[in-house]
Amino acid sequence: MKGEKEYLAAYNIHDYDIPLVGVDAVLFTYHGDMLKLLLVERRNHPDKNKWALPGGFVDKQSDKTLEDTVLRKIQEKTGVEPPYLEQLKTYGNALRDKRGWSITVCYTALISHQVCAPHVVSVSDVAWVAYDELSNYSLGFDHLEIITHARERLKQKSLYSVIPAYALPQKFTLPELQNLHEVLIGKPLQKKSFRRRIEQAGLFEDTGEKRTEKGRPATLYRMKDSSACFTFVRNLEQ
Amino acid sequence: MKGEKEYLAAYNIHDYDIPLVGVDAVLFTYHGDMLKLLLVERRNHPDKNKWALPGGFVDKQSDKTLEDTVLRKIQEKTGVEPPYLEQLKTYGNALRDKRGWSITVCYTALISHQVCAPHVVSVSDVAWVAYDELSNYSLGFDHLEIITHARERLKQKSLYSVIPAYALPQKFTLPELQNLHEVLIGKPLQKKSFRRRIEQAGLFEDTGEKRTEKGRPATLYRMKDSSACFTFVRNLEQ
DNA sequence: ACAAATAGTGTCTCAAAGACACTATCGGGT
DNA sequence: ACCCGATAGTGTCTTTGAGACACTATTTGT
Repeated sequence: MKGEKEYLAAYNIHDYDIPLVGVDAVLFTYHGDMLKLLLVERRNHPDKNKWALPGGFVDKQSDKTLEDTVLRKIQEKTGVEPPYLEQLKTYGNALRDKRGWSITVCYTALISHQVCAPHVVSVSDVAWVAYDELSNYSLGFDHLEIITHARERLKQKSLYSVIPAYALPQKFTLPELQNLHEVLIGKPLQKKSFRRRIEQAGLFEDTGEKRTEKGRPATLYRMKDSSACFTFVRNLEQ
Repeated sequence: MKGEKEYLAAYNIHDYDIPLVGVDAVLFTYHGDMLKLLLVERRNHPDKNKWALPGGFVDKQSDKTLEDTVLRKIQEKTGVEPPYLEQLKTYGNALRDKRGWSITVCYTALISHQVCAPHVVSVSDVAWVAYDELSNYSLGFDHLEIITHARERLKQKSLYSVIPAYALPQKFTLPELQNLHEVLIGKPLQKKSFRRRIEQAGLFEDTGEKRTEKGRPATLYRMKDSSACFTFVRNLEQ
């Protein structure tokens, strides 16, 4: 009967027939009154020349956790770390990748368009694609299914949280956030209801600044640290 | 420049340094007025003789999807398929397993105690453990963290859904379900509020049968198919 | 027959969302 | 200087659904 030490010394991962495993990120932003997401045009097989989510394989040397892997991949494409990153779901089956049994741990990330715009334009195979124009792109693997699921989850979150605010710049206005929520839910919202719940929960702080576009200037707010995890007890009407 | 066919022919997964990957299930049930979960005493290294979640590695031949893998593992220990299975989260990092970089795709499952009792008693290294008595067990890997997270998610679900009903037998009474919710939330609930929302949403159907223990007999209900995905717009008080 | 125990209801209160009209503050045109 | 269109932000009534809690209903045991 061997002890643990001997077992571990004799252990070789390549003795086992294990699936391929990677990560993918659905990185959303809000720009030009549209929900957009980052796509990458594949330069390699398989699904070469199709569009896909930013993602890749774990680097056992440089990555200590799965989050390290996603953040590294997102940084390669955008040049920055997103302020919001949450695990979405893991997809794993025998058919999703032509190379065989494969697993991808998927994340939803949110970022302001502005903060990563400079880097994104400098990378040739990367594009912000409006969610509503996805049908113009040929997507590789099962990435359309993943994107659809991420979109649905983000819609749900917009009903009971202010998490979508992470898709805006650090300083943002309430009408701007409300517009984003309306795009996510696909219906207009009552201004009063929307503002009331945010004010009562004390989620944002007034920066003291205003922004004028047309009409009365809007107050610029900043998120408080607590606001990411705050959930309202009652959902907005769908 | 190679085509996809040539690429795939030359592809060998063992050329890459990929992490170990498996699945684990937090299988809850409700029995004797307690929330319990299934633990397995490990017979092999690593973490030999410690308790762990039922789980294991993907079998690329027999499993077509990750769900197949979990269901197979749960069936090995309980003899049955749980009526509720949902992905919880994927844990992956360099340190959680002594064998090196490892990933586990975790699921939450619910089942009635009764339906798997016969098989569970026949398997020697498996036990239903009350959640509140977990501290008496030495758990392997990061399974305590996983269990804690699954417990928290189940509590949240009990605030806005009737998903905990899957931890009861097919036919169950409303007071029985309310007790389970109270255990999950850790607070007494208003009988009227609890029943009202279920009735208004039309989630259950009356079996016509009654069950008498002490006092007035309680109506036995059965879940409708739709009730798994139904969510109330408003949470119960925490 | 009556008490204890549990199931199930009636109804008032309260919190928070919906609806919508109102006021406030800016730029631009005259 | 003043008014107008546009957008920001508020007041307030209605509606929905949960909390509180007393009430009725149906069983068993004595």
